[in-house]
Amino acid sequence: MSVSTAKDVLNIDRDSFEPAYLQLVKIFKAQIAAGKYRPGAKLPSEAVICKKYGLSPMTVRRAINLLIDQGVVRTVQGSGTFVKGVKLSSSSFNLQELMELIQEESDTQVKVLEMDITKASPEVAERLGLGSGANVIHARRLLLSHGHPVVYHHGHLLYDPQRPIVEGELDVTSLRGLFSGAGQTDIKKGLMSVQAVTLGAQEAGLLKREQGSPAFRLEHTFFDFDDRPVSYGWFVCPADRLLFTAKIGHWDEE
Amino acid sequence: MSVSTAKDVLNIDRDSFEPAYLQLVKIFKAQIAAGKYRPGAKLPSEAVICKKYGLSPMTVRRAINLLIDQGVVRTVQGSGTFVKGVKLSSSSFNLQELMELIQEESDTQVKVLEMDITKASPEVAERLGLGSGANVIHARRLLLSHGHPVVYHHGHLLYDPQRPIVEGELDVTSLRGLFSGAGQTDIKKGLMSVQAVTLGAQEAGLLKREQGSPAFRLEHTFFDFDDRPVSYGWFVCPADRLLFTAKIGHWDEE
DNA sequence: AAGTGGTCTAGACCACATG
DNA sequence: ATGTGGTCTAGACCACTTG
Repeated sequence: MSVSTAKDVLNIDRDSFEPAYLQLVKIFKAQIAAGKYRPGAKLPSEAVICKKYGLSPMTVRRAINLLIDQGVVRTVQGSGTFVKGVKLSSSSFNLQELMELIQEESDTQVKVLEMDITKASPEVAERLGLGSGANVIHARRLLLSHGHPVVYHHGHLLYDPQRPIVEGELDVTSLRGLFSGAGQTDIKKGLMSVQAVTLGAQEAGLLKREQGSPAFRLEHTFFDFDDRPVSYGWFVCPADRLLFTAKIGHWDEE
Repeated sequence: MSVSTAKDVLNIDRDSFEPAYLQLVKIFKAQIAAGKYRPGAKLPSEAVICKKYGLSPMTVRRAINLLIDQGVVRTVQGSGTFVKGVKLSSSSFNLQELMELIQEESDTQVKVLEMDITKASPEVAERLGLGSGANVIHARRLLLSHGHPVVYHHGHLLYDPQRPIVEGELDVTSLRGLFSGAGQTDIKKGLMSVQAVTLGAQEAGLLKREQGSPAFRLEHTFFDFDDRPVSYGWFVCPADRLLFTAKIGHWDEE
């Protein structure tokens, strides 16, 4: 009908394998990244979007909900949908980098330094909710990548004679098992924390770094479905082997 | 019809202020946390859920999508919905803790140690995409909480005479502005990284810690809507003042 | 009163898996 | 062939804000 003039309006491809709501998300993210909608700006109303792209309200709503989850926009009932600004506090980091260090199938190996059943130290007993003097499985491992030490792991696993150790539970402290997490049916939840530390003499020796050099310490506690702590330990990784990164704000692709 | 025997089935309260799909999410999370559905177990089919709770397919789907987003379940088309196991790699940390350090309205103040326009060092010029020798706004700040130093910030802001500095842009390097991030309309995106470091002599002095003691270093780069870097800098926070934590797996409440 | 976001329905159709 | 997840429709009704 009209001459096909240059339009900046992207459209939904109904024949695409990609769902309409995802296409719509992409369209808005692209337009925001391009500066068409700046932080604080108001997006078209849902009714307008429906008409413009020929979609039903539910589909549009789903796209907007995704944008909200991704921190891209904010909605105010009765008022509109607005582009969010950049907030430092919204940045989140994950263990992807550490995982890749360990998961690299290429040339990584786990060296068991120590593995035995000992009496729990007061701190470990506290963490595992045991009386001091109770027995725990104690493990110290070194993870090597291409022959170089990368991660040191120190772990304590609940040892209860009435509660036979199944292979699955041992996987909890097995480095690869935990990260790939194939199918942990006995573990309900876990608590992790990241600290900045300096290497002690022993750790420095194992990791082949200077004593006092910086490192990350990743503490972990795991619980079973009775909410009993069953595993407590920590990873130590030299600072030069690990970096946590996060993207915030409006990126074209992610 | 039948006697009201004890049923473990929670139901949807249609008169609640809480949307049905959120109630459904809570029901499943509670049941999973209670061990009714273990990792790997299959949830009832969507059709069954619809009948059981008297909801339409879209509402049930929405609840399941939320569970997927939260990493609670996994769906396999044509097969079913399954409870996910615990995976270390899924833990994610955010800057909430650091934010609370800074945002505490109670008794925090920012002490400007240095603020001037200088020639960019080679590294800063590189980061900001400038020729070496270009002018940048250079700022060093110390954040005090209850009179004690907590965070040291070192920042560099693009200085372009043709591009007058508006108040909004200065907020980018203003600590509080960035974290609360009221309404940054000029910043499109940012890149953050967390490193473990040891304090140098100067930093140690400012933060009142021993030289060589561990600390977190949070590097940041911000970009405008032309994808030009406009701000580069870093925060340094002693390790004993900051802890990143993450919960993984199935928690009752979050 | 009009506009906007928010929830929900009761189906439809499709793609995939084999309970 | 049946059951399952996945998408989408074309409305409805409600709560909220004030364009």
